[in-house]
Amino acid sequence: MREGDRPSESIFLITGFAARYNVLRNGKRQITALHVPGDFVDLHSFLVKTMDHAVVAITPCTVGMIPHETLRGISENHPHLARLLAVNIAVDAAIHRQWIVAMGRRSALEHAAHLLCELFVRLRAVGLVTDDSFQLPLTQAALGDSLGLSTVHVNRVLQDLRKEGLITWRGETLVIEDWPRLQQVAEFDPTFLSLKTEPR
Amino acid sequence: MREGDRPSESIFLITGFAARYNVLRNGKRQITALHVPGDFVDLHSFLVKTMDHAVVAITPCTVGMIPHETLRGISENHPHLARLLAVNIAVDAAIHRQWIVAMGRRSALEHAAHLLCELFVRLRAVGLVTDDSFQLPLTQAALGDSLGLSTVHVNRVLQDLRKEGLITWRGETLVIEDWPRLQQVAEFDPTFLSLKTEPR
DNA sequence: CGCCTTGTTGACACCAGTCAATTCACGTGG
DNA sequence: CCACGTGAATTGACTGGTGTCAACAAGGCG
Repeated sequence: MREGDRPSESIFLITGFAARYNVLRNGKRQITALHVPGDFVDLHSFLVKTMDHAVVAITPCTVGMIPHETLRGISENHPHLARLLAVNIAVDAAIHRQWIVAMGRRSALEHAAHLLCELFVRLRAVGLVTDDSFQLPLTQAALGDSLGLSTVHVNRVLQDLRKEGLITWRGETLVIEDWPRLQQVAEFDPTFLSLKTEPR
Repeated sequence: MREGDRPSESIFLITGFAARYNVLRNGKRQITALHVPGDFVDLHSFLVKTMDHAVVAITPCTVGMIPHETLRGISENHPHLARLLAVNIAVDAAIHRQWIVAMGRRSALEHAAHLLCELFVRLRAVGLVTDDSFQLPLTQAALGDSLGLSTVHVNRVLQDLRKEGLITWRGETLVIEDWPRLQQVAEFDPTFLSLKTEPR
């Protein structure tokens, strides 16, 4: 999906990883959101017609397509479901805010650690974590585009995280070697993900 | 309002400026959103119970407080209004994403220019711009906390913008001296604000 | 008048970017 | 089974943008 598109259906990610991003004149790319199985990728396109960013599948994905018409029907006739859709958008926004905080005020190392914490918790919530490890099918370049760092620096930062015994990352599987300390380095507080189930 | 609060009403900003922010252990502050008259400041607190950030009034503000109960009633009985509330959250998220892009991939100068463009357009939409100028009651420190820059560097960047003849900023009134060129420097595209009125 | 916040300036340090080369991991084809 | 090609990861040298520190100027307000 490209910037400027006006899709007539929203995408629900069932398996695989996807990202939303913008590209600037100078060719630099910034990923604004990473999506994992269970995420609505562009639910907002139902409310805000024209896409202000592109979407790309990072791995082969299986997705569900939900026509906006259907969403409209749901939101008009099932307030409880409509509410859940809105919660989804609100959590998206909360994640965006944490990214802003990380980009603005954390060091590259802390920022990277924070993103890994976030992915760990989100993937755990959908059952994709086993023994503190999960599949992370991102290149270092893509990670850089998410963190706002150059590929080279991502590499240096990852080496530091490894040297500190916080993570291992071979092939596509990332292992959190020391979850408490990684959280501490990242100053990570999962509240913003609102995964604590409470009545909605 | 503080991080961790669980408010029972949402705030609608009628006059004045407000900001949402997080503070890190080391004392650094990052503003994640700036709000102008006409904005819902924490509409999401109706959906996501515990605040993951603080809110502060930047100037004296007059606000409307809307109990979550009322919002619940609205969202259950008036799907059209519920939709508008959701759009509000979605636009917030879109703004967050543009901040991410600016923080990650724009130079300090471009980033500052982009924020000024955003505020200009948002304030114009609510009738607070006259003759390409508007009240900007932010200190350079607050601007730095929004941009993720140090106060000193904000100062340097503002001087560059002035030297280039793009803006004037005396006291609290900011004048856009060359709107086309400011937009070009910032690579600003207002699409993300979805101010084009279209059926919702 | 004098405090206190805000804005401004200069010197210097350092984190992260850039450029360019090299190594590594794989999948493909001979 | 191995040579090769390709994208990804890694490394080193160097650059440069932004942060930090510290001092000073400029106002606003009691």
